[in-house]
Amino acid sequence: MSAKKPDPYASLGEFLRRQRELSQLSIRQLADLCGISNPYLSQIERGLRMPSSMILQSLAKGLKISAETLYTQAGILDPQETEDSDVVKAVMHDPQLSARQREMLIDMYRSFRKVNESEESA
Amino acid sequence: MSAKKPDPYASLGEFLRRQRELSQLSIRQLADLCGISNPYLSQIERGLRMPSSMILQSLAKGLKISAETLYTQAGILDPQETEDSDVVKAVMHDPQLSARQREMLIDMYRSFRKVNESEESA
DNA sequence: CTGATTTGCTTGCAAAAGTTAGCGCATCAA
DNA sequence: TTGATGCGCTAACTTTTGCAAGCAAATCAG
Repeated sequence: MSAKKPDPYASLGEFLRRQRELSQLSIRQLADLCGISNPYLSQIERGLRMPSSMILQSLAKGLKISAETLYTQAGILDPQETEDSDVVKAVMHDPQLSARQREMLIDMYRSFRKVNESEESA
Repeated sequence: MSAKKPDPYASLGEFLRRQRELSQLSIRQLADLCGISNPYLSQIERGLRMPSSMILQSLAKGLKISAETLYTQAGILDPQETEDSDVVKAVMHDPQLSARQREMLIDMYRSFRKVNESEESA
């Protein structure tokens, strides 16, 4: 059945609720702080709704958490993206390259790494 | 009055369109690639709709760009939080590459940038 | 010219996000 | 007890997202 956690709704909600309780805030307090309605926050925490990017952003601000962490928790941002090398990250972040060009650079980089690896053991 | 661009809709749309054209993809091609409808992508690019986190994520995958960059462009994520790292610098600092490999990657990167530059003005 | 294909866009609709009003329960004061 | 206040949740509603169908213009084949 569920090997991992394929449901971003639930895991994000649980995470948010834990964070809120850790901050000693009631649902209404946090909702006011974020400029959203309290029933809606309740629904988010229970996994009944998936908040938009804007709402997530204000929740991050309200809870003083990095937005990236929230996105990762929501299963929206790739966690392994942080495990990539600096080169891959830099290429991925460069908005001036086309998709194909990024792909080529990354492929090239990875093949270099691979070659070096096998040469090391030789 | 408008010092910067307070409208995430527009700036994200423009950015997406530039990226797509740089990738030589039609609206329908990219839409298919991302598993979203083509009219919807059209509306996003023209700033008429704000895509959800999930859609943004698949767009990032389709354009092979980091989701963080997209969020930053959308004015959703803090720019300094994702500060574009220099590809060249990252390559230069990678200890796992040979000098020759670094050279090749950097040359490749620079030629890509050059090509894109002349294509923009065309 | 005719038909087929690809381009981006408009229109209407279903579904989901997000809000306001209000319920039931608990706590504390008077 | 009575009333006021805070808690989280439900119900009903409005707004926005996202899609299927389809249109007009451009390109190319026959």
